[in-house]
Amino acid sequence: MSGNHSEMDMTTLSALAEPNRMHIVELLRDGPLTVGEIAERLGLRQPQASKHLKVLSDNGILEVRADANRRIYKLRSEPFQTLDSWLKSFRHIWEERFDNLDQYLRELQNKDKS
Amino acid sequence: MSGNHSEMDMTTLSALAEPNRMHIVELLRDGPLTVGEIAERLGLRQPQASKHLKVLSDNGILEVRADANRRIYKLRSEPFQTLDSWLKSFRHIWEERFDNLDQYLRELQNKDKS
DNA sequence: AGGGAATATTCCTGTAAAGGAATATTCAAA
DNA sequence: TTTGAATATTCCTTTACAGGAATATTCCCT
Repeated sequence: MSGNHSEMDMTTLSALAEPNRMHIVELLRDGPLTVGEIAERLGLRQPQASKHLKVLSDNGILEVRADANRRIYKLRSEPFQTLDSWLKSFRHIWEERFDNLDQYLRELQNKDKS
Repeated sequence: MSGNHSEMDMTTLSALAEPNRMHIVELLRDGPLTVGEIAERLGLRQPQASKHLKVLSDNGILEVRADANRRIYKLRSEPFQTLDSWLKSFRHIWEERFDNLDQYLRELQNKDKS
């Protein structure tokens, strides 16, 4: 059992790596919204909004609550927490003592002798 | 001048949202590596490795240093810092006092009367 | 029961991007 | 200056996916 870093789900990232979905997520940062409201504020047609919301839901980024006719979407915290803890494993990068490229170069030279 | 959240670049996310590139990034977390080493450890053919590395570099996620024949790739910290500060704007989600769905429902009902 | 919101789903089409294979480039060393 | 190692680039093919338009579904209201 070795280096046990937090697992970062790629599908979470691909879900977010689409402009409209990113916008949706940033919209919902300020609170839950209806499909119609989302579509309106983003200048999307309702079907496209629904499709994007489905992708986000399927990836656990959003959750839905039914209110009669409407569906209220809101952010789930779990994927963000996961992303956050994944990011933590990179913090050492900008806390220097990482950039000893020169040492790595020396190692490379040594390997050459084999 | 309004809600000035840190700008999250979508292209950073799409670059990371590809399994091989994600693996490359996680490999480089432990220090800089050569194209050949990366290809070998990931079971990629060299051309594919180079292509993925190019995407990552073009997006500012990696930087290259030439050492004669070889190219040494290492992580850049900036995109991770950006991602981190973008994430911060979501922290309030899992610090509760966010989930007042019921209040939102009441607001919806009121709007119905117009 | 019927009509009209609000939302979801389906089908189609175009396009971006990943992999494979071959080839081009760059460099060191003899 | 040729050879071989390390890397980059090109071309081709296939596939995933986003948008558009139309339609299906679900629900409330009268």
